[in-house]
Amino acid sequence: MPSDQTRTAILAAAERLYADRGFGDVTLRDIVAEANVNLAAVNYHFGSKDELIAELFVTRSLALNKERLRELREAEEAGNGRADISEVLRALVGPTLRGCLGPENQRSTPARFMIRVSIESVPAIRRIRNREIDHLRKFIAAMRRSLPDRSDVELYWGLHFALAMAQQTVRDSERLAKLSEGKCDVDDVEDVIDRVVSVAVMALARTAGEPKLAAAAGPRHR
Amino acid sequence: MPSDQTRTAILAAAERLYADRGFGDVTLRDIVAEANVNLAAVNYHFGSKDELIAELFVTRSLALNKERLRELREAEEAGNGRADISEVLRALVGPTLRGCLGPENQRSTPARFMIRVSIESVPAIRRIRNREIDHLRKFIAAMRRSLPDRSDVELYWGLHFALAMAQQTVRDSERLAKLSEGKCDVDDVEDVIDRVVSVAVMALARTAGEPKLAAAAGPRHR
DNA sequence: GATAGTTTCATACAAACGTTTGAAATGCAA
DNA sequence: TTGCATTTCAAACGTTTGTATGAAACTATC
Repeated sequence: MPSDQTRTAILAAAERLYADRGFGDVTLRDIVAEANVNLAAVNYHFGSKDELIAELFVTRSLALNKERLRELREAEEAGNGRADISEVLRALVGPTLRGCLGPENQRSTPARFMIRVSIESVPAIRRIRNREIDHLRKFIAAMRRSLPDRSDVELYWGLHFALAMAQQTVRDSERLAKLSEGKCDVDDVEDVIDRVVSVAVMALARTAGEPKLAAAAGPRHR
Repeated sequence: MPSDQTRTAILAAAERLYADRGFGDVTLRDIVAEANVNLAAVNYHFGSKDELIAELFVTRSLALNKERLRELREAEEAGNGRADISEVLRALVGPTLRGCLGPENQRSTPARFMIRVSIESVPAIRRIRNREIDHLRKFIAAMRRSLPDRSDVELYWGLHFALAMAQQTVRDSERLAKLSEGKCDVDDVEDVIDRVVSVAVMALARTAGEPKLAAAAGPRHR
């Protein structure tokens, strides 16, 4: 029976340091110092530094995906198998935003870690990211149930834009706050979620047969 | 009169390598080998590796911003000082998307470099990014001229979401293509621009006095 | 064509990094 | 206690990194 004590100490210390200082600035020596373990412990327990990062990311991703699916299932059960599209999208972007936004001093370590992930994107993590697609397909399926007359292409774009707005808000919340001189309150998480969801819903609400997008009525350059 | 020959050779080689392999994998030695110059040349001409990266990024950013403002001015002049909101947003996201999307084998080196910038985000670049705010304010001003009855908060969010969709499409075009199994054609740049602009316009088109967003009509969790 | 300033070059430096090693320590079963 | 497997530890290894040095080569001016 492995003791796991050192393992978990390393994981906790690494997550804390990565969350605080980013991936580029944290060395193995920083981590083992923070965890009060020997330098060789990381390679002994995880194999390599990259595998340690990967384990951290996978753990947090699984938790995020699980929460998303939980909220999706809850919404669909309440609607007897078909949730309103806004509920589907809310289940998609809500957990991310709730986890990563909000008053800075109240953010948990996992939340700050995931913010780092979305900002810095190291190779070890980027490789894993591709597995996310299967997870997103479940939301495409739910969106299809919610909007059966929308074409798949529109659903894909809608999901893509919803994620884009959520992700970029996490990543650039500071710039938005600075640009708006504080007038955009990114700490009001539920308001942000409402905004993202409502815009995404509008993106999906275009009538299917419409020739082109409203904005395309203007002249197109080139 | 400095010859500048070595300088430009380094810049070109560095941009090519960064575009191809990313910031993390390219060393000074790779760059000088590609440029056929001596190792010390980078520090002699640029001071440090970070300053080389910064110069590359600043050059490309200025070109992008210039093109954005050119398109904005063109649109406003055509409308006697007030451009349609879709034209303003098109000037904002068009240059980015036109520069970074399109068939992969047709992408220029600067385009691929800017894609790397948006994906990897090294500290040397992140520090410079903050100066972008002044540039964005010019677009806020144009949006205000176009939609004088919208509150500033709404304009900020609209600009933020427009940039978010454009940026994330550049960054994650591969995932969208894979998720949609090619059904979303990210190589049709003008179509992508139309989509981003039209969604952003809808986000801004909500009547000002409306109590809350449509999506918020549903139950709010927590 | 000597001189001063600029640019190139080979080489070295010093630091930092992730990883490895082999012995010591510890835990556990017989 | 003996024996075996797991875990810890200090130390070192071998690269790789960006940068610095100082002499050589080049360029242009007088």
